[in-house]
Amino acid sequence: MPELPEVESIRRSLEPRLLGRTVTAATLLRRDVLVAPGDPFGGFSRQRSPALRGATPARITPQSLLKGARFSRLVRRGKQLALLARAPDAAAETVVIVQLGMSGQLFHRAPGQRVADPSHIHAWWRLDDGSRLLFRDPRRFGALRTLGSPEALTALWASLGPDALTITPDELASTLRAARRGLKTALMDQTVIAGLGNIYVDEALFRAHLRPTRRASALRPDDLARLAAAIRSVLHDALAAGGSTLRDYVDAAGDPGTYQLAHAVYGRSGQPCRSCGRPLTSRVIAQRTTVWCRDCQH
DNA sequence: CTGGTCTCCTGATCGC
DNA sequence: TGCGATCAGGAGACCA
Repeated sequence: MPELPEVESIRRSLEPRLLGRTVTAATLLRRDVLVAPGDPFGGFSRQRSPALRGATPARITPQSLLKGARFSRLVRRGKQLALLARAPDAAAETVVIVQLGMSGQLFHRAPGQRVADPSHIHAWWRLDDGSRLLFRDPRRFGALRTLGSPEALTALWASLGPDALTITPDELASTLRAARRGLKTALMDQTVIAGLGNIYVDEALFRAHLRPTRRASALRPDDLARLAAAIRSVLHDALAAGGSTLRDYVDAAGDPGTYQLAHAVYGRSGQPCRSCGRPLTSRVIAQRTTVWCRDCQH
């Protein structure tokens, strides 16, 4: 479901509700949503790895799920959101990383406030003001991961590319230089640039006037400059609109975004290009439906 | 390395 | 109204 603007909207709406609050109880309703340290995110490996199937995937302790700890920071890299909290006697903060996958939601409810649809809630936390933080994920492509320290988080995130919200032409140049594959494929790869998904790659490529099939390594400096600027501006616009709500995205307060109304290409195959009026083309690239304008993008 | 294909899972929508 | 096919905002594994 969520790409960078949606995850950042969740982070921002969650921050004032969580910071300074202490977790009084943590409940894990499905332990297979918890990824073991060192294992990758992704439903496939979680289901298929013999070591994980049917077994407890990690040492689940109250500490690892933040019980007794006070929220200190919420940080994001790409589409991953990390909740950091410190227990009274602990030297280091404990970390819970939330990966929302396609259908994941992370939201907060005031004391007594009902959850509209309580199905598929896999984990939840009670806070010291009586409010609740809930992780809901119908398709279960999302996951939670616990880490013992901020250093472990830094180490894990070292494998991600630069964050898309602040990407610079130089960063893009160095990360795409060796990529002989197509632009769409490269930009979807979180180790190349972190935060883009199917919607915002297509939107950014349209804004940069670049075809998704262009070789990533063949971009010239002016292409890279345009692309970096397009990525940042699309993400900022989306963030200002609270993200894109296609089906079930809501922020921590339960509010949907409106950026889907401004999409130039995503979901608009066959419809007129907002720039030249000719019908938009679509084709499956990198296993995802990709939409672009043959006339405006080169 | 690269792309293509398959997989995990649930639910909405569409054509018959 | 029911039913099967298809599609969906993600991402890892495997194969040629």
